[in-house]
Amino acid sequence: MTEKDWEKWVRMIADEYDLDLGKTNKETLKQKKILEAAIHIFAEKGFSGSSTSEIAERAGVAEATIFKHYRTKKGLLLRLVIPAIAKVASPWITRSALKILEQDKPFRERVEDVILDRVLLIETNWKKIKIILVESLFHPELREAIQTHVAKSVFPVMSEKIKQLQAEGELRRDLPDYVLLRSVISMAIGYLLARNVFPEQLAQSEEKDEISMIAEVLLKGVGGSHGD
Amino acid sequence: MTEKDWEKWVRMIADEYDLDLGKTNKETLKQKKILEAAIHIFAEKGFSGSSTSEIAERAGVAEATIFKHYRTKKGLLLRLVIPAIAKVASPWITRSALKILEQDKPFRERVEDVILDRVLLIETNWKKIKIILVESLFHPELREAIQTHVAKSVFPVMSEKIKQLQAEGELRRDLPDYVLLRSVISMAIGYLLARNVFPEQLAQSEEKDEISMIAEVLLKGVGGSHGD
Amino acid sequence: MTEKDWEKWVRMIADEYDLDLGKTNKETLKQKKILEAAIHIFAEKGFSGSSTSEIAERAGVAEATIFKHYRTKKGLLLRLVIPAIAKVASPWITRSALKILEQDKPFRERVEDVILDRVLLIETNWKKIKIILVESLFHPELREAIQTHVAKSVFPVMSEKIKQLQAEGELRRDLPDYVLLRSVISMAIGYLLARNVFPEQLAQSEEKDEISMIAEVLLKGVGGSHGD
Amino acid sequence: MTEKDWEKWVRMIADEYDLDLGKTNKETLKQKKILEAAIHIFAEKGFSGSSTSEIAERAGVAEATIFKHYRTKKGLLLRLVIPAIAKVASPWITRSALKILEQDKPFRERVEDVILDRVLLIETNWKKIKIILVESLFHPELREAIQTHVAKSVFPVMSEKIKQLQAEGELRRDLPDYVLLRSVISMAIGYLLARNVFPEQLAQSEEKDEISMIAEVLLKGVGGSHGD
DNA sequence: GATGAATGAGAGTTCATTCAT
DNA sequence: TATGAATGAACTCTCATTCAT
Repeated sequence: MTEKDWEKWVRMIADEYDLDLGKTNKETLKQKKILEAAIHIFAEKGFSGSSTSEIAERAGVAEATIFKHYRTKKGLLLRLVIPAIAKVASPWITRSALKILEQDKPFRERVEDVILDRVLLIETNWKKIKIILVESLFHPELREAIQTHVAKSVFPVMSEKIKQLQAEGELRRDLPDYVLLRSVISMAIGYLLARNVFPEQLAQSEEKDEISMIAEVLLKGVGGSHGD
Repeated sequence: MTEKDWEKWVRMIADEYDLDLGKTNKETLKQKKILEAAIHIFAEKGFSGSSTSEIAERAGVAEATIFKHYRTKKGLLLRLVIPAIAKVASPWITRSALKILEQDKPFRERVEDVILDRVLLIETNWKKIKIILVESLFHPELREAIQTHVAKSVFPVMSEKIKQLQAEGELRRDLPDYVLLRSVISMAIGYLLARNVFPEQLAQSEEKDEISMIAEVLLKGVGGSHGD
Repeated sequence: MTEKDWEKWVRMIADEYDLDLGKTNKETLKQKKILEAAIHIFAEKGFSGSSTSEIAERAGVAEATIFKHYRTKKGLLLRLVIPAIAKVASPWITRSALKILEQDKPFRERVEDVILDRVLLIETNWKKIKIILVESLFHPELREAIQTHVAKSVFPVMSEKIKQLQAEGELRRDLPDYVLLRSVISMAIGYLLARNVFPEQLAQSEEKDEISMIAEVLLKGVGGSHGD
Repeated sequence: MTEKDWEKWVRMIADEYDLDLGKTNKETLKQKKILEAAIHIFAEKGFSGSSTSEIAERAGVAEATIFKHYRTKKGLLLRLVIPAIAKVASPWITRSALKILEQDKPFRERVEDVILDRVLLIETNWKKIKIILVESLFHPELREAIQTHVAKSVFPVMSEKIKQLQAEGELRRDLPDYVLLRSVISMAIGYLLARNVFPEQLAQSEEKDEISMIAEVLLKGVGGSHGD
């Protein structure tokens, strides 16, 4: 991929991957503003640390309007978060990763593409995903939604793909599928979290190179010549 | 390591690794109860979601007592969290990982031991670490404390060790130290989070085996024969 | 009166005595539903304890519809209550009591008939009368409406009748008319309230017998032979 | 009883009959002020129509103070009302009526004394009793408290006394005890309510005379000579 | 050192009501 | 006529915190 192609592709995916809300909806302008404000503030201060009055102010609506539409503060949270979970785990989103893996390229490049793809997906929706990650620790409903959607819709699809790749000799056969899948996800999220906690440390290196290294570690491991 | 040795060792480390507070303990019984209650409730509901009255009730003290000792709610959080960060990042704790790496064993076994060691460290202090991870997203002071301690006290030590292992041929030399370190940590935390979100899925497999597989992936990667 | 006559008569009066609204009915179906819902909810929770949203929900209309028709919540209350007061106190309703007293029967039977007649009138409209009684304690307008209608339209008529009965020797002449009237009303309402607060205690006895006893006490008093 | 004795007695009873709260209690000054304010405002506007902020203001305390002591608004209501119910129905209060009936006087005078005694009891605690009467229509707990206390502690005692008076020939034997008891209570409460709804009408007559007439009606009935 | 009482500020939520459609 | 959207004001209640004891 040339430098230019790369950038075009990145932009395209970023657009396409907005886990948005407003596709099928009759939501008013005010409702959209409320949701946008809520995402921003929940992400910044956490659910409990945010106040509905602040959200209302940022959205430019009366506080009562929030409650007319979402009944409770928690209702607003769920309205934000459950559709996002559903979308991340939707076949449509999952399939886009599969498609990349089915392209006619060296496996190594396909792995890089998939990682980048997921990293972009997460970055595009970083606020929402931050909310999901944090609040799922405190709200069992969210945990359940994640389990239901991810475990029952993402995992089976990916598991099958992994087994196929194992059969093709692209992935090792001596480790169970869930370990392989977990390894990819761990490395991707670990990378993103590191960037968040130590922002200046990673600012200098190119994202493309970082992803390339992640793929390298994933495929070949960290072991040196001595271990052979 | 025999089965028996393993268990003994696990118990020993678990004891030793309690990031506890009460070492320099001038702390009264009531203070200990307050800290214990706060850890429990902060971990369960998050800092903002917890109320001092609930903490007081669980600790069996009057609400005012909390403020006598810690001045503010946030003071209580910091009193819990800063020493824990300091301790995790303390030379003493870091060095214990180094010691394991310096033992006279095959590298592969040493890696397994280190991972298990860190996993146990995290498990032993899971509530506190959960608080640290979550609240560091919302309180810059905490982020700074982590950066200061980890980046300036853990990273240099580990970095040096990694370079030494690269020189010895145990680790690859074509990747920067921080990538290697991040890879280990990502895999460990990814494993623990997965256990948290999908508890029943991992309940069946032995922790020892899981860690063995993590080490395997780390050292050799997930790539199959085809990639060679 | 035979058992059969009695039952027929009771049914007839109950129909006839519905203090209803919908006589001059230009009222739409929705308006009727609103009024019905309001009566139910005001009686159940009191005026202040009821919310327009609950009334709207029960009536199956939008909240705004209530305000289109009755301008304010209090307007709705008054629309319910003032016509009911007017009707209870209307010459038509008052006269029906007089008519009973003018029938050609022993006085004792006529008294029983009148008490039963009023008890039925109250029972038929129990919800509305509950609202009137309770809310008149808190809304001076209602108190005034009652005073105006009852004192100026019921009392004079009844007073005259009482004086006539005193002249005829059916009622004692040594007590003022208002004491006699109050006594009848007190006994009737006392009976109904007792039935409300201690429902199971009075469930067993026949209403006809209870009224007969009330008439007996009213006419002859509770004093025993010793007092003569 | 001379005019002077009468007044002295009235004053004495009024003091003695305060259904008060603060006998056994460590209630703070502020708590007493809250209770007093609540009684006033609940009586004036009804429970639902009163706001805690208004109560706080009248009591001269912060709103939060109310909730520290009574947890909820309803808790405050119950704290006011349940002890009052218990006290009205206490053996001590009931027995004072019995004592009057056992005095060595003509029965007629004893009846007048008892009625006056109860009327004073109710007047002294009119606000609380108004609250009890009104709110018991909307809060089942209150209804239950009344049933429990009155039905199980007042009624049996009075019932026995009534039977004794029937045996002595002071009260008629051909009517059940509950009818006789209800008659007395109906007449007393009817008198008080009438005074409330038509205040100016009764302002002119002396209370002593009114009660004398109530006793007369109760004992001899309203029937005239013709009915004999 | 510990607490019960008290509170100002603000939380989430409900209220009756208005208005454009 | 009827309503969905919107809201300012008020609501009950909780918050972290202070202070006299």
